[in-house]
Amino acid sequence: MADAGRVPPGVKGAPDWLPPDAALFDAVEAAFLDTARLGGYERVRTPVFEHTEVFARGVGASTDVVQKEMYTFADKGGRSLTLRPEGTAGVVRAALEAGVPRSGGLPVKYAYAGEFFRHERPQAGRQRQFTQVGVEALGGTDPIVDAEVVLLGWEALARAGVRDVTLRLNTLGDRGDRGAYSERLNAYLDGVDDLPPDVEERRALNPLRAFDSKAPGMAAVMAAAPLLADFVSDAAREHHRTVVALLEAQGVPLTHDPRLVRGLDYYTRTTFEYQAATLGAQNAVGGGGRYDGLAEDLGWPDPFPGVGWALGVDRTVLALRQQGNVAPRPPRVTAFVVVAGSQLTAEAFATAAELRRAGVATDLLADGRGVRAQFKAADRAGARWAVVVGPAEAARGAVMLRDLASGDQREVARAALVSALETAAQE
RNA sequence: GUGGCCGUAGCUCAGUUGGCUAGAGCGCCGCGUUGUGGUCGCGGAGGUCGCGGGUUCGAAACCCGUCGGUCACCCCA
Repeated sequence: MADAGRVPPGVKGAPDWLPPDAALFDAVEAAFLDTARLGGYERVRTPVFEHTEVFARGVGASTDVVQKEMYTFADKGGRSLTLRPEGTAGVVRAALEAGVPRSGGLPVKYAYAGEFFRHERPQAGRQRQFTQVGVEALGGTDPIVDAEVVLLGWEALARAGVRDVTLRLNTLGDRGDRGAYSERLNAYLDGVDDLPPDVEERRALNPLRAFDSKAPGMAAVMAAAPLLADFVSDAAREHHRTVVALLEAQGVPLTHDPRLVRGLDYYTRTTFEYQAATLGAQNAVGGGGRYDGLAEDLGWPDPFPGVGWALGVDRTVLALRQQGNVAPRPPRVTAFVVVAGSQLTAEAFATAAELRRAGVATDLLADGRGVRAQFKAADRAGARWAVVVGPAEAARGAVMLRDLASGDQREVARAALVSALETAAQE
């Protein structure tokens, strides 16, 4: 621990990623973004903070996320800003601000990756700062867009190497359907004696959450409750049927989950979630849905529908680790310059610089330590080659090139070093 | 926000009913090889036992508090 006790600690729930784990993290993020690119989704970047009302109105004032999990603060001008707790509201806000709905070429397809912030109690798979990759297809109403998005997410997880993923799918119907259903469900709950406190508390915000209650007896109570499916309009039901048919034709093993209720208010019609079997309580590695009313919630005068998902990078890394994917430490460099004699330090420095310019990842340890220590460092760095800069060779305008795997070494003219490495690499 | 469990070297951990200068493995540094790594041998560095208080002749161990971590509830990706 040395003097670490004097150093201010990292913020609770804000993870550090160091080698070699950071490489695995990047690989997962890259796999997600690659998959999005294959679907024609273009990269966008939006700020990590927004005016608070973007989330209050977009995500929904009654949601847990907005009510108790946001990092909200006043800036110097007294405006209320919030660190983004999710990606969709900000991306849609940016699209509306740029006039995308009226610029034609719809739907537009966007992909993003970045950090998000929710003030929750950290646990396995849940940090206060976490990374998500997401896609949003904006301006399309056809169910084929929903199916494309769902399938892309499925394939993104496969591309990242996650096994044992299950896909849960549901339809929430349209806004009006859900309103009618909520009233009906509340009426039903009114007739139940001794509702558990958690249900009483939540039903005012969103009675659909009663389905999530694990209080004893609630399962039986909810089994007899009216079903959202019975309130879904014919149009929404037909939409859903088409999405399911398209996905099933692709062989995606989906599970219909009538209890899948997303906690963000903007969802309409299609909702879905990808769950990883190997994860613990936080087993949702991704999720999303359609949000046809979001643009209007944000103040846009016309309908501007959308569908999207977000995949959790941190959780995916966790799932991969639990599958036994430990990131093997990749070689840090391919060449390592070893100096024999302090009078050759400048020469070694120049050699390393030349190799780097030629595109060969190179390091050196010219701080006066012995050759033995330098070779040890070369080995630790995973270098394939050691380039020994010593007085004997230097006198001949050469260096010693040693293959660290085989132990073979030969003298190479200094001017021919780069090409020698290039030809050796081809063999 | 609520609850369970856990804090001993860089890492993983041991420390017997409270009792010598607090240990191991791995890692790190050096030497064996004053110009050669990965193996081996030898040596070395490194610890306010999370922190504060209490009990005791004596605390890493027991008690209280506190901070941190972790898992679960909740929520969600």
